[in-house]
Amino acid sequence: MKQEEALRISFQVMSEIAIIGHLADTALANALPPELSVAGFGVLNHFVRLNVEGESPARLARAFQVTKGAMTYTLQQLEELGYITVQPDPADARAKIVRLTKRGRKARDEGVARVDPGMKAMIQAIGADEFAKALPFLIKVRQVLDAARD
Amino acid sequence: MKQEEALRISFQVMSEIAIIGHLADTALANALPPELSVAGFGVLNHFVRLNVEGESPARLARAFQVTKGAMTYTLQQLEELGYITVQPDPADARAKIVRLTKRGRKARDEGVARVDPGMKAMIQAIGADEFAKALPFLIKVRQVLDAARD
DNA sequence: CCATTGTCGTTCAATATTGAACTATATGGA
DNA sequence: TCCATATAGTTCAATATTGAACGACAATGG
Repeated sequence: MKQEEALRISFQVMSEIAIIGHLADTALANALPPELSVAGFGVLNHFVRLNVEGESPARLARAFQVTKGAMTYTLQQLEELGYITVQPDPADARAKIVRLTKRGRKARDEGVARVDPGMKAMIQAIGADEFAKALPFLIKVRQVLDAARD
Repeated sequence: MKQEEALRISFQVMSEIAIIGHLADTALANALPPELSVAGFGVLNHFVRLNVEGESPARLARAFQVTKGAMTYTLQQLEELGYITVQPDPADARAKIVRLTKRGRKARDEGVARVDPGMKAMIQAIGADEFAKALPFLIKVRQVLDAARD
């Protein structure tokens, strides 16, 4: 493959990824109840997927690649909704510990239930094996981009 | 593949895509000169890639899947920078025609030159054929998501 | 040839995000 | 031990986006 063609195709790949990311974000925002943001849902989901009991805001900010300020904002909303608790860390007076509440767990499960149908429809239309085949490439791209981020 | 596993993998694929989109967006924003936003660069690039002479703001908004209000904002910036001209459409008194200026063309070329090295490094690290292989899947996902957007 | 309905572009408040500044606390050498 | 540097979390102005409302004009079907 010529260098020029490789560049063109790679640009298109990144462009498609950007568009898909945008469309998926919008679809997710519409699927969720209006009081729960995509960012908020991500945090709730994080606790369940990774089966974590408590996480600091700083660790959450790094996990989601957002600034600490953005995480403060998201956590304040989740706390107002009663989906998390935020308490001082007894082992580090600078830090806090975020925990999922029962209500938060329920909100996460309901969120997943709202998202599942759309996901299933997409799998139906495209094929589960296609997703499985694409995953390693996407992981590699993510890792390379992540490493390049100085 | 079990339904549950298919769901898990598909979620992970969408999650990786979202993260890559985010990382690429940040990298692009850093590569561009500060006065040129990612959205603005996208508009400039649109004219060159598709070799279009004039486009209406409404068509641009649809092409980039943003609201007309967002496009107004982006175009106002580009016009202030002297990268585009915005003139009334003689054939439709509601509409306007956006055109790329010489300076806009130059800014686009310089933008591409700033982005190319990072892109080439990624191709080097991952392999041009991997990008080519992934493209059809990504196009299909984008089309399905686009069609599902009511 | 109107009346209805649709499209074009703008404006505005609301939302989510960043980067930078700040305070408080921790940590690791000299 | 103390100092320098690093990290935790918050706050704030600035930016980019959405959705909704609006006024102007276009298109279409009776």
